[in-house]
Amino acid sequence: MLKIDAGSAVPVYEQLKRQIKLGIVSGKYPSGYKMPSIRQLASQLKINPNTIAKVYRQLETEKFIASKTGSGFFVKMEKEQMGSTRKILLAELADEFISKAIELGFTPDELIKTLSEKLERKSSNDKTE
Amino acid sequence: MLKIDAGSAVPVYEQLKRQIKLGIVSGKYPSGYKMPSIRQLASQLKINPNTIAKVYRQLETEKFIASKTGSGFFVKMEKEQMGSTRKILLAELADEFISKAIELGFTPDELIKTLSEKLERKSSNDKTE
Amino acid sequence: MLKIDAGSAVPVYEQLKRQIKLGIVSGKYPSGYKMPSIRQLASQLKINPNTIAKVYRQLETEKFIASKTGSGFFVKMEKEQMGSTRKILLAELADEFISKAIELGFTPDELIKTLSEKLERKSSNDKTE
Amino acid sequence: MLKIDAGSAVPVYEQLKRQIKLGIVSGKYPSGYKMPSIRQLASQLKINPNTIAKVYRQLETEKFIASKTGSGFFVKMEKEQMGSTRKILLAELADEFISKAIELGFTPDELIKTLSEKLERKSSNDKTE
DNA sequence: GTGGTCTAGACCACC
DNA sequence: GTGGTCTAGACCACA
Repeated sequence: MLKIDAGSAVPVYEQLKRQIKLGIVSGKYPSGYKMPSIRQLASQLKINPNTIAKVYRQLETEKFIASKTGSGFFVKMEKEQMGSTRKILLAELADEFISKAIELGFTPDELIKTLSEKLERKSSNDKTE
Repeated sequence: MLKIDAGSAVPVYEQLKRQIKLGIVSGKYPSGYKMPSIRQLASQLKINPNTIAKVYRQLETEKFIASKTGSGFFVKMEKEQMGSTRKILLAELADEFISKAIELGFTPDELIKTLSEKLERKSSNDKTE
Repeated sequence: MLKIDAGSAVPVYEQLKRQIKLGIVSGKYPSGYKMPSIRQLASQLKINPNTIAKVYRQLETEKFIASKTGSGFFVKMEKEQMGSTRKILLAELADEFISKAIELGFTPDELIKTLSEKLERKSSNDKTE
Repeated sequence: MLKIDAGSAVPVYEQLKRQIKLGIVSGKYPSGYKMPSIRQLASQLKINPNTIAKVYRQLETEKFIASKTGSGFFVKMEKEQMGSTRKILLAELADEFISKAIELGFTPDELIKTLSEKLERKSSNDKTE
Protein backbone atom coordinates (compact mmCIF):
# COMPACT_ATOMS: atom_id res chain seq x y z
CA MET A 1 0.00 0.00 0.00
CA LEU A 2 2.58 2.52 1.14
CA LYS A 3 5.11 3.53 -1.47
CA ILE A 4 8.36 5.44 -1.34
CA ASP A 5 9.87 7.26 -4.32
CA ALA A 6 13.58 7.07 -3.57
CA GLY A 7 14.40 9.47 -6.42
CA SER A 8 12.14 12.23 -5.15
CA ALA A 9 13.49 15.41 -3.64
CA VAL A 10 10.82 15.15 -0.95
CA PRO A 11 12.38 13.52 2.12
CA VAL A 12 11.41 9.91 2.69
CA TYR A 13 9.92 10.63 6.11
CA GLU A 14 7.74 13.37 4.60
CA GLN A 15 6.43 11.06 1.91
CA LEU A 16 5.57 8.43 4.51
CA LYS A 17 3.92 10.86 6.89
CA ARG A 18 1.71 12.29 4.18
CA GLN A 19 0.56 8.87 2.98
CA ILE A 20 -0.23 7.62 6.46
CA LYS A 21 -2.09 10.81 7.34
CA LEU A 22 -4.10 10.47 4.16
CA GLY A 23 -4.82 6.82 4.92
CA ILE A 24 -6.14 7.79 8.32
CA VAL A 25 -8.27 10.77 7.34
CA SER A 26 -9.68 8.86 4.36
CA GLY A 27 -10.78 5.99 6.60
CA LYS A 28 -8.46 3.38 5.15
CA TYR A 29 -6.84 3.07 8.56
CA PRO A 30 -9.79 3.34 10.99
CA SER A 31 -9.54 4.28 14.62
CA GLY A 32 -7.96 1.43 16.58
CA TYR A 33 -6.23 0.01 13.50
CA LYS A 34 -2.82 -1.45 14.36
CA MET A 35 -0.07 0.16 12.30
CA PRO A 36 2.59 -2.16 10.84
CA SER A 37 5.57 -2.58 13.17
CA ILE A 38 8.56 -0.37 12.63
CA ARG A 39 10.79 -3.29 11.67
CA GLN A 40 8.28 -4.88 9.32
CA LEU A 41 7.51 -1.62 7.52
CA ALA A 42 11.21 -0.80 7.31
CA SER A 43 12.07 -4.09 5.65
CA GLN A 44 9.03 -3.90 3.36
CA LEU A 45 9.86 -0.38 2.14
CA LYS A 46 13.60 -1.04 2.30
CA ILE A 47 14.32 2.07 4.30
CA ASN A 48 15.98 2.69 7.65
CA PRO A 49 13.93 1.73 10.75
CA ASN A 50 14.99 5.02 12.34
CA THR A 51 13.05 6.83 9.63
CA ILE A 52 9.87 4.87 10.39
CA ALA A 53 10.30 5.47 14.09
CA LYS A 54 10.65 9.17 13.47
CA VAL A 55 7.48 9.25 11.38
CA TYR A 56 5.49 7.36 14.02
CA ARG A 57 6.77 9.61 16.77
CA GLN A 58 5.74 12.70 14.83
CA LEU A 59 2.31 11.27 14.01
CA GLU A 60 1.96 10.56 17.71
CA THR A 61 2.74 14.19 18.58
CA GLU A 62 0.20 15.29 15.99
CA LYS A 63 -2.41 13.02 17.67
CA PHE A 64 -2.96 10.76 14.67
CA ILE A 65 -1.72 7.60 16.36
CA ALA A 66 -0.78 6.40 19.87
CA SER A 67 1.84 3.94 21.05
CA LYS A 68 1.18 1.03 23.38
CA THR A 69 4.55 -0.07 24.70
CA GLY A 70 5.22 -3.65 23.80
CA SER A 71 2.39 -4.01 21.34
CA GLY A 72 2.80 -1.31 18.72
CA PHE A 73 1.22 1.85 17.31
CA PHE A 74 -2.52 2.28 16.90
CA VAL A 75 -4.65 4.78 14.99
CA LYS A 76 -6.27 7.17 17.42
CA MET A 77 -8.06 9.68 15.24
CA GLU A 78 -11.82 9.88 15.85
CA LYS A 79 -14.25 10.03 12.94
CA GLU A 80 -15.57 13.40 14.04
CA GLN A 81 -12.14 14.94 13.61
CA MET A 82 -11.49 13.44 10.19
CA GLY A 83 -13.41 15.88 8.06
CA SER A 84 -11.77 18.87 9.66
CA THR A 85 -8.28 17.30 9.47
CA ARG A 86 -8.62 16.75 5.76
CA LYS A 87 -9.61 20.38 5.38
CA ILE A 88 -6.71 21.52 7.50
CA LEU A 89 -4.24 19.62 5.34
CA LEU A 90 -5.59 21.25 2.21
CA ALA A 91 -5.80 24.66 3.86
CA GLU A 92 -2.12 24.50 4.74
CA LEU A 93 -1.18 23.74 1.16
CA ALA A 94 -3.42 26.48 -0.18
CA ASP A 95 -2.04 29.04 2.27
CA GLU A 96 1.48 28.19 1.20
CA PHE A 97 0.59 28.59 -2.46
CA ILE A 98 -1.27 31.86 -1.92
CA SER A 99 1.37 33.51 0.20
CA LYS A 100 4.13 32.71 -2.29
CA ALA A 101 2.08 33.91 -5.24
CA ILE A 102 0.98 37.13 -3.53
CA GLU A 103 4.64 37.73 -2.69
CA LEU A 104 5.34 37.63 -6.43
CA GLY A 105 2.69 40.27 -7.03
CA PHE A 106 -0.06 38.15 -8.55
CA THR A 107 -3.74 38.97 -8.12
CA PRO A 108 -6.30 36.50 -6.75
CA ASP A 109 -7.94 36.33 -10.19
CA GLU A 110 -4.68 35.25 -11.77
CA LEU A 111 -4.30 32.47 -9.20
CA ILE A 112 -7.77 31.08 -9.78
CA LYS A 113 -7.38 31.30 -13.54
CA THR A 114 -3.99 29.57 -13.60
CA LEU A 115 -5.11 26.83 -11.25
CA SER A 116 -8.29 26.16 -13.20
CA GLU A 117 -6.44 25.95 -16.50
CA LYS A 118 -3.86 23.57 -15.12
CA LEU A 119 -6.48 21.29 -13.59
CA GLU A 120 -8.47 21.18 -16.84
CA ARG A 121 -5.37 20.36 -18.83
CA LYS A 122 -4.43 17.69 -16.31
CA SER A 123 -7.81 15.95 -16.37
CA SER A 124 -7.81 15.80 -20.18
CA ASN A 125 -4.27 14.41 -20.12
CA ASP A 126 -5.26 11.75 -17.59
CA LYS A 127 -8.01 10.50 -19.91
CA THR A 128 -5.69 10.02 -22.86
CA GLU A 129 -2.92 8.38 -20.90
CA MET B 1 14.46 47.50 1.26
CA LEU B 2 15.60 43.91 1.53
CA LYS B 3 14.90 42.16 4.80
CA ILE B 4 16.04 38.91 6.34
CA ASP B 5 14.23 36.94 9.02
CA ALA B 6 17.08 35.10 10.72
CA GLY B 7 14.74 32.94 12.78
CA SER B 8 12.80 31.62 9.79
CA ALA B 9 13.01 28.01 8.67
CA VAL B 10 13.40 29.30 5.12
CA PRO B 11 17.11 29.58 4.39
CA VAL B 12 18.49 33.11 4.32
CA TYR B 13 19.63 32.75 0.72
CA GLU B 14 16.13 31.65 -0.32
CA GLN B 15 14.53 34.63 1.36
CA LEU B 16 16.90 36.97 -0.40
CA LYS B 17 16.49 35.30 -3.79
CA ARG B 18 12.72 35.56 -3.66
CA GLN B 19 12.76 39.21 -2.68
CA ILE B 20 15.20 40.13 -5.41
CA LYS B 21 13.30 38.13 -8.03
CA LEU B 22 10.14 39.90 -7.01
CA GLY B 23 11.89 43.26 -7.22
CA ILE B 24 13.07 42.51 -10.73
CA VAL B 25 9.83 41.01 -12.02
CA SER B 26 7.82 43.87 -10.54
CA GLY B 27 10.05 46.44 -12.18
CA LYS B 28 11.47 47.88 -8.96
CA TYR B 29 14.92 46.84 -10.19
CA PRO B 30 14.83 47.67 -13.94
CA SER B 31 17.14 46.19 -16.55
CA GLY B 32 20.62 47.60 -16.18
CA TYR B 33 20.07 48.44 -12.50
CA LYS B 34 23.25 47.94 -10.49
CA MET B 35 22.66 45.57 -7.60
CA PRO B 36 24.23 46.46 -4.25
CA SER B 37 27.74 45.06 -4.00
CA ILE B 38 28.20 41.76 -2.22
CA ARG B 39 30.15 43.30 0.62
CA GLN B 40 27.83 46.26 1.09
CA LEU B 41 24.67 44.15 1.15
CA ALA B 42 26.37 41.67 3.48
CA SER B 43 27.22 44.33 6.03
CA GLN B 44 23.80 45.97 5.71
CA LEU B 45 21.92 42.71 6.30
CA LYS B 46 24.54 41.50 8.75
CA ILE B 47 25.07 38.20 6.99
CA ASN B 48 28.12 36.59 5.44
CA PRO B 49 29.28 37.87 2.03
CA ASN B 50 29.45 34.29 0.76
CA THR B 51 25.71 33.95 1.28
CA ILE B 52 25.03 37.02 -0.86
CA ALA B 53 27.46 35.72 -3.48
CA LYS B 54 25.56 32.44 -3.58
CA VAL B 55 22.28 34.26 -4.13
CA TYR B 56 23.72 36.44 -6.89
CA ARG B 57 25.33 33.48 -8.61
CA GLN B 58 22.06 31.56 -8.58
CA LEU B 59 20.16 34.55 -9.93
CA GLU B 60 22.80 34.73 -12.62
CA THR B 61 22.28 31.11 -13.71
CA GLU B 62 18.55 31.81 -13.73
CA LYS B 63 19.24 34.73 -16.10
CA PHE B 64 17.92 37.47 -13.81
CA ILE B 65 21.22 39.31 -13.38
CA ALA B 66 24.72 39.27 -14.87
CA SER B 67 28.10 39.76 -13.23
CA LYS B 68 30.84 42.04 -14.46
CA THR B 69 34.00 41.28 -12.52
CA GLY B 70 35.39 44.39 -10.97
CA SER B 71 32.26 46.46 -11.31
CA GLY B 72 29.35 44.52 -9.86
CA PHE B 73 26.12 42.69 -10.65
CA PHE B 74 23.53 44.18 -12.99
CA VAL B 75 19.90 43.36 -13.67
CA LYS B 76 19.70 41.71 -17.07
CA MET B 77 16.05 40.81 -17.44
CA GLU B 78 14.38 42.61 -20.35
CA LYS B 79 10.84 43.94 -20.11
CA GLU B 80 9.73 41.55 -22.85
CA GLN B 81 10.79 38.58 -20.73
CA MET B 82 9.17 39.80 -17.55
CA GLY B 83 5.62 38.84 -18.44
CA SER B 84 6.56 35.31 -19.39
CA THR B 85 8.87 34.98 -16.39
CA ARG B 86 6.06 36.03 -14.10
CA LYS B 87 3.82 33.40 -15.66
CA ILE B 88 6.46 30.71 -15.36
CA LEU B 89 6.97 31.49 -11.69
CA LEU B 90 3.23 31.28 -11.05
CA ALA B 91 2.92 28.07 -13.07
CA GLU B 92 5.64 26.45 -10.99
CA LEU B 93 3.91 27.41 -7.77
CA ALA B 94 0.59 26.10 -9.06
CA ASP B 95 2.11 22.81 -10.18
CA GLU B 96 3.67 22.33 -6.77
CA PHE B 97 0.38 23.00 -5.04
CA ILE B 98 -1.60 20.71 -7.34
CA SER B 99 0.80 17.78 -7.18
CA LYS B 100 0.92 17.84 -3.40
CA ALA B 101 -2.84 18.11 -3.08
CA ILE B 102 -3.58 15.39 -5.64
CA GLU B 103 -1.08 13.18 -3.85
CA LEU B 104 -3.16 13.64 -0.71
CA GLY B 105 -6.31 12.53 -2.49
CA PHE B 106 -8.07 15.84 -3.01
CA THR B 107 -10.24 16.46 -6.07
CA PRO B 108 -9.75 19.40 -8.44
CA ASP B 109 -13.08 20.85 -7.29
CA GLU B 110 -11.92 20.89 -3.69
CA LEU B 111 -8.75 22.75 -4.68
CA ILE B 112 -10.62 25.46 -6.57
CA LYS B 113 -13.23 25.80 -3.83
CA THR B 114 -10.68 26.07 -1.00
CA LEU B 115 -8.54 28.52 -2.92
CA SER B 116 -11.49 30.74 -3.82
CA GLU B 117 -12.74 30.84 -0.23
CA LYS B 118 -9.32 31.72 1.12
CA LEU B 119 -8.83 34.48 -1.39
CA GLU B 120 -12.24 35.98 -0.67
CA ARG B 121 -11.59 35.89 3.04
CA LYS B 122 -8.18 37.43 2.49
CA SER B 123 -9.48 40.32 0.39
CA SER B 124 -12.11 41.17 2.99
CA ASN B 125 -9.47 41.00 5.73
CA ASP B 126 -7.17 43.25 3.78
CA LYS B 127 -9.86 45.91 3.60
CA THR B 128 -10.46 45.94 7.34
CA GLU B 129 -6.84 45.82 8.35
CA MET C 1 40.24 8.29 -11.23
CA LEU C 2 39.63 12.01 -10.81
CA LYS C 3 42.69 14.22 -10.81
CA ILE C 4 43.30 17.85 -9.91
CA ASP C 5 46.15 20.02 -11.16
CA ALA C 6 46.52 22.54 -8.36
CA GLY C 7 48.95 24.66 -10.36
CA SER C 8 46.63 25.08 -13.36
CA ALA C 9 45.05 28.41 -14.24
CA VAL C 10 41.76 26.56 -14.67
CA PRO C 11 39.88 26.69 -11.37
CA VAL C 12 39.81 23.46 -9.41
CA TYR C 13 36.03 23.27 -9.53
CA GLU C 14 36.09 23.66 -13.33
CA GLN C 15 38.60 20.85 -13.72
CA LEU C 16 36.46 18.58 -11.59
CA LYS C 17 33.22 19.48 -13.34
CA ARG C 18 34.66 18.72 -16.77
CA GLN C 19 36.04 15.37 -15.71
CA ILE C 20 32.80 14.30 -14.09
CA LYS C 21 30.73 15.47 -17.05
CA LEU C 22 32.98 13.52 -19.36
CA GLY C 23 32.68 10.46 -17.13
CA ILE C 24 28.89 10.67 -17.26
CA VAL C 25 28.58 11.44 -20.95
CA SER C 26 31.04 8.66 -21.81
CA GLY C 27 29.10 6.15 -19.75
CA LYS C 28 31.81 5.57 -17.16
CA TYR C 29 29.36 6.80 -14.52
CA PRO C 30 26.02 5.27 -15.59
CA SER C 31 22.60 6.52 -14.55
CA GLY C 32 21.97 5.70 -10.90
CA TYR C 33 25.69 5.54 -10.11
CA LYS C 34 26.42 6.87 -6.63
CA MET C 35 28.99 9.63 -6.76
CA PRO C 36 31.70 9.65 -4.09
CA SER C 37 30.55 11.55 -1.02
CA ILE C 38 31.59 15.18 -0.70
CA ARG C 39 33.81 14.50 2.29
CA GLN C 40 35.41 11.38 0.87
CA LEU C 41 36.26 13.00 -2.45
CA ALA C 42 37.52 16.10 -0.66
CA SER C 43 39.95 14.13 1.46
CA GLN C 44 41.02 11.99 -1.50
CA LEU C 45 41.79 15.00 -3.73
CA LYS C 46 43.01 17.03 -0.76
CA ILE C 47 40.76 19.97 -1.46
CA ASN C 48 38.07 21.66 0.57
CA PRO C 49 34.66 19.93 0.84
CA ASN C 50 32.95 23.18 -0.10
CA THR C 51 34.64 23.08 -3.48
CA ILE C 52 33.29 19.59 -4.15
CA ALA C 53 29.87 20.68 -2.96
CA LYS C 54 29.97 23.58 -5.40
CA VAL C 55 30.80 21.23 -8.27
CA TYR C 56 28.04 18.80 -7.36
CA ARG C 57 25.49 21.55 -6.97
CA GLN C 58 26.37 22.97 -10.39
CA LEU C 59 26.17 19.54 -11.98
CA GLU C 60 22.78 19.22 -10.30
CA THR C 61 21.45 22.44 -11.85
CA GLU C 62 22.79 21.24 -15.18
CA LYS C 63 20.74 18.03 -14.69
CA PHE C 64 23.69 15.63 -14.67
CA ILE C 65 23.24 14.40 -11.13
CA ALA C 66 20.66 14.62 -8.33
CA SER C 67 21.10 14.92 -4.58
CA LYS C 68 19.33 12.85 -1.97
CA THR C 69 19.91 14.42 1.41
CA GLY C 70 21.34 11.93 3.81
CA SER C 71 22.37 9.41 1.21
CA GLY C 72 24.46 11.16 -1.44
CA PHE C 73 24.58 12.34 -5.05
CA PHE C 74 23.47 10.06 -7.88
CA VAL C 75 23.96 10.22 -11.64
CA LYS C 76 20.64 11.12 -13.21
CA MET C 77 21.41 11.42 -16.91
CA GLU C 78 19.56 8.86 -19.00
CA LYS C 79 21.19 7.12 -21.94
CA GLU C 80 18.71 8.71 -24.33
CA GLN C 81 19.87 12.17 -23.26
CA MET C 82 23.56 11.41 -23.54
CA GLY C 83 23.86 11.70 -27.30
CA SER C 84 22.11 15.02 -27.45
CA THR C 85 24.00 16.31 -24.43
CA ARG C 86 27.27 15.43 -26.10
CA LYS C 87 26.19 17.32 -29.20
CA ILE C 88 25.11 20.35 -27.21
CA LEU C 89 28.45 20.48 -25.42
CA LEU C 90 30.31 20.35 -28.73
CA ALA C 91 28.03 22.95 -30.30
CA GLU C 92 28.72 25.35 -27.45
CA LEU C 93 32.46 24.91 -27.85
CA ALA C 94 32.22 25.45 -31.61
CA ASP C 95 30.11 28.57 -31.22
CA GLU C 96 32.62 30.01 -28.80
CA PHE C 97 35.49 29.33 -31.19
CA ILE C 98 33.66 30.76 -34.20
CA SER C 99 32.50 33.94 -32.52
CA LYS C 100 35.96 34.74 -31.20
CA ALA C 101 37.60 34.06 -34.56
CA ILE C 102 35.06 36.04 -36.58
CA GLU C 103 35.45 38.89 -34.12
CA LEU C 104 39.16 38.90 -34.99
CA GLY C 105 38.43 39.14 -38.69
CA PHE C 106 39.12 35.61 -39.84
CA THR C 107 37.17 34.01 -42.66
CA PRO C 108 35.30 30.71 -42.37
CA ASP C 109 37.74 29.12 -44.83
CA GLU C 110 40.67 30.04 -42.61
CA LEU C 111 38.95 28.44 -39.61
CA ILE C 112 38.32 25.16 -41.37
CA LYS C 113 41.81 25.07 -42.85
CA THR C 114 43.57 25.81 -39.55
CA LEU C 115 41.47 23.29 -37.67
CA SER C 116 42.06 20.56 -40.25
CA GLU C 117 45.81 21.11 -40.24
CA LYS C 118 46.02 21.03 -36.49
CA LEU C 119 43.98 17.86 -36.24
CA GLU C 120 46.13 16.11 -38.87
CA ARG C 121 49.30 17.15 -37.14
CA LYS C 122 47.86 16.00 -33.83
CA SER C 123 46.89 12.56 -35.09
CA SER C 124 50.33 11.98 -36.56
CA ASN C 125 51.92 13.13 -33.29
CA ASP C 126 49.74 10.80 -31.31
CA LYS C 127 50.97 7.85 -33.33
CA THR C 128 54.64 8.61 -32.74
CA GLU C 129 54.29 9.41 -29.06
CA MET D 1 36.99 52.82 -34.06
CA LEU D 2 37.57 50.88 -30.86
CA LYS D 3 34.44 49.67 -29.14
CA ILE D 4 33.76 48.19 -25.74
CA ASP D 5 30.76 46.01 -24.98
CA ALA D 6 30.18 46.72 -21.32
CA GLY D 7 27.64 43.92 -21.05
CA SER D 8 29.97 41.21 -22.30
CA ALA D 9 31.38 38.55 -20.03
CA VAL D 10 34.75 39.06 -21.74
CA PRO D 11 36.84 41.40 -19.58
CA VAL D 12 37.15 44.94 -20.90
CA TYR D 13 40.95 44.72 -21.14
CA GLU D 14 40.67 41.53 -23.19
CA GLN D 15 38.25 43.13 -25.63
CA LEU D 16 40.56 46.09 -26.07
CA LYS D 17 43.68 44.00 -26.46
CA ARG D 18 42.12 41.83 -29.14
CA GLN D 19 40.86 44.80 -31.14
CA ILE D 20 44.19 46.59 -31.03
CA LYS D 21 46.10 43.44 -31.94
CA LEU D 22 43.75 42.89 -34.86
CA GLY D 23 44.17 46.52 -35.93
CA ILE D 24 47.92 46.12 -35.96
CA VAL D 25 48.16 42.78 -37.75
CA SER D 26 45.60 43.90 -40.32
CA GLY D 27 47.65 47.00 -41.11
CA LYS D 28 45.12 49.52 -39.83
CA TYR D 29 47.72 50.69 -37.31
CA PRO D 30 51.01 50.55 -39.28
CA SER D 31 54.47 50.38 -37.73
CA GLY D 32 55.34 53.73 -36.14
CA TYR D 33 51.68 54.69 -35.70
CA LYS D 34 51.12 56.67 -32.49
CA MET D 35 48.51 55.00 -30.29
CA PRO D 36 45.89 57.26 -28.61
CA SER D 37 47.03 58.46 -25.20
CA ILE D 38 45.85 56.54 -22.17
CA ARG D 39 43.79 59.44 -20.85
CA GLN D 40 42.19 60.25 -24.20
CA LEU D 41 41.24 56.66 -24.92
CA ALA D 42 39.95 56.21 -21.39
CA SER D 43 37.62 59.20 -21.64
CA GLN D 44 36.53 58.25 -25.17
CA LEU D 45 35.62 54.69 -24.18
CA LYS D 46 34.44 55.75 -20.73
CA ILE D 47 36.52 53.18 -18.94
CA ASN D 48 39.16 53.41 -16.24
CA PRO D 49 42.61 54.72 -17.35
CA ASN D 50 44.21 51.92 -15.34
CA THR D 51 42.58 49.43 -17.68
CA ILE D 52 44.05 51.13 -20.77
CA ALA D 53 47.47 51.30 -19.12
CA LYS D 54 47.31 47.60 -18.39
CA VAL D 55 46.44 46.81 -22.00
CA TYR D 56 49.29 48.94 -23.35
CA ARG D 57 51.75 47.40 -20.93
CA GLN D 58 50.74 43.89 -21.98
CA LEU D 59 50.90 44.76 -25.67
CA GLU D 60 54.36 46.11 -24.96
CA THR D 61 55.42 42.82 -23.35
CA GLU D 62 54.05 40.97 -26.36
CA LYS D 63 56.15 43.23 -28.67
CA PHE D 64 53.21 44.81 -30.48
CA ILE D 65 53.91 48.35 -29.32
CA ALA D 66 56.70 50.30 -27.57
CA SER D 67 56.55 53.20 -25.13
CA LYS D 68 58.55 56.40 -25.51
CA THR D 69 58.51 58.09 -22.14
CA GLY D 70 56.92 61.49 -22.40
CA SER D 71 55.52 61.07 -25.87
CA GLY D 72 53.31 57.97 -25.85
CA PHE D 73 52.98 54.46 -27.21
CA PHE D 74 53.92 53.55 -30.80
CA VAL D 75 53.22 50.51 -32.96
CA LYS D 76 56.38 48.47 -33.32
CA MET D 77 55.31 45.42 -35.26
CA GLU D 78 57.15 44.90 -38.52
CA LYS D 79 55.32 43.88 -41.68
CA GLU D 80 57.28 40.65 -41.97
CA GLN D 81 55.93 39.47 -38.62
CA MET D 82 52.34 40.35 -39.35
CA GLY D 83 51.33 37.32 -41.36
CA SER D 84 52.67 34.94 -38.78
CA THR D 85 51.06 36.86 -35.90
CA ARG D 86 47.64 36.58 -37.45
CA LYS D 87 48.19 32.85 -37.77
CA ILE D 88 49.32 32.60 -34.17
CA LEU D 89 46.16 34.32 -32.94
CA LEU D 90 43.99 31.88 -34.82
CA ALA D 91 46.12 28.92 -33.82
CA GLU D 92 45.63 29.76 -30.14
CA LEU D 93 41.87 29.83 -30.54
CA ALA D 94 41.89 26.56 -32.48
CA ASP D 95 44.07 24.83 -29.90
CA GLU D 96 41.72 25.89 -27.14
CA PHE D 97 38.72 24.53 -29.03
CA ILE D 98 40.43 21.27 -29.91
CA SER D 99 41.74 20.51 -26.46
CA LYS D 100 38.36 21.07 -24.83
CA ALA D 101 36.56 18.96 -27.42
CA ILE D 102 39.05 16.09 -27.25
CA GLU D 103 38.69 16.17 -23.49
CA LEU D 104 34.97 15.51 -23.98
CA GLY D 105 35.73 12.49 -26.14
CA PHE D 106 34.95 13.84 -29.59
CA THR D 107 36.76 12.67 -32.72
CA PRO D 108 38.52 15.02 -35.17
CA ASP D 109 35.89 14.19 -37.80
CA GLU D 110 33.11 15.31 -35.49
CA LEU D 111 34.88 18.62 -34.89
CA ILE D 112 35.32 19.38 -38.57
CA LYS D 113 31.76 18.35 -39.34
CA THR D 114 30.21 20.46 -36.58
CA LEU D 115 32.31 23.48 -37.43
CA SER D 116 31.52 23.27 -41.14
CA GLU D 117 27.80 22.97 -40.51
CA LYS D 118 27.77 25.93 -38.16
CA LEU D 119 29.71 28.12 -40.58
CA GLU D 120 27.39 27.24 -43.46
CA ARG D 121 24.35 27.99 -41.39
CA LYS D 122 25.88 31.25 -40.25
CA SER D 123 26.72 32.47 -43.75
CA SER D 124 23.19 31.77 -44.99
CA ASN D 125 21.78 33.59 -41.95
CA ASP D 126 24.00 36.59 -42.60
CA LYS D 127 22.60 36.93 -46.10
CA THR D 128 19.02 37.01 -44.96
CA GLU D 129 19.56 39.36 -42.07
C1' DG E 1 36.76 49.40 -4.99
C1' DT E 2 34.48 45.11 -7.40
C1' DG E 3 33.62 39.91 -8.05
C1' DG E 4 35.99 34.86 -8.22
C1' DT E 5 38.07 31.12 -5.98
C1' DC E 6 39.28 28.47 -2.13
C1' DT E 7 40.05 27.06 2.71
C1' DA E 8 38.55 25.81 7.49
C1' DG E 9 35.15 24.70 10.29
C1' DA E 10 30.50 25.28 12.52
C1' DC E 11 25.58 23.43 13.14
C1' DC E 12 21.50 21.31 11.20
C1' DA E 13 18.26 17.84 8.86
C1' DC E 14 18.00 13.39 7.01
C1' DC E 15 18.95 8.28 6.62
C1' DG F 1 27.18 8.33 7.84
C1' DT F 2 25.07 11.80 4.16
C1' DG F 3 24.08 16.57 2.12
C1' DG F 4 22.44 21.78 3.28
C1' DT F 5 23.33 26.13 5.21
C1' DC F 6 26.19 29.59 7.02
C1' DT F 7 30.26 32.02 8.95
C1' DA F 8 35.03 33.94 8.77
C1' DG F 9 38.66 35.08 6.29
C1' DA F 10 42.44 34.47 2.72
C1' DC F 11 44.32 35.59 -1.95
C1' DC F 12 43.64 36.74 -6.78
C1' DA F 13 41.97 39.19 -11.14
C1' DC F 14 39.59 43.10 -12.91
C1' DA F 15 38.17 48.27 -13.25
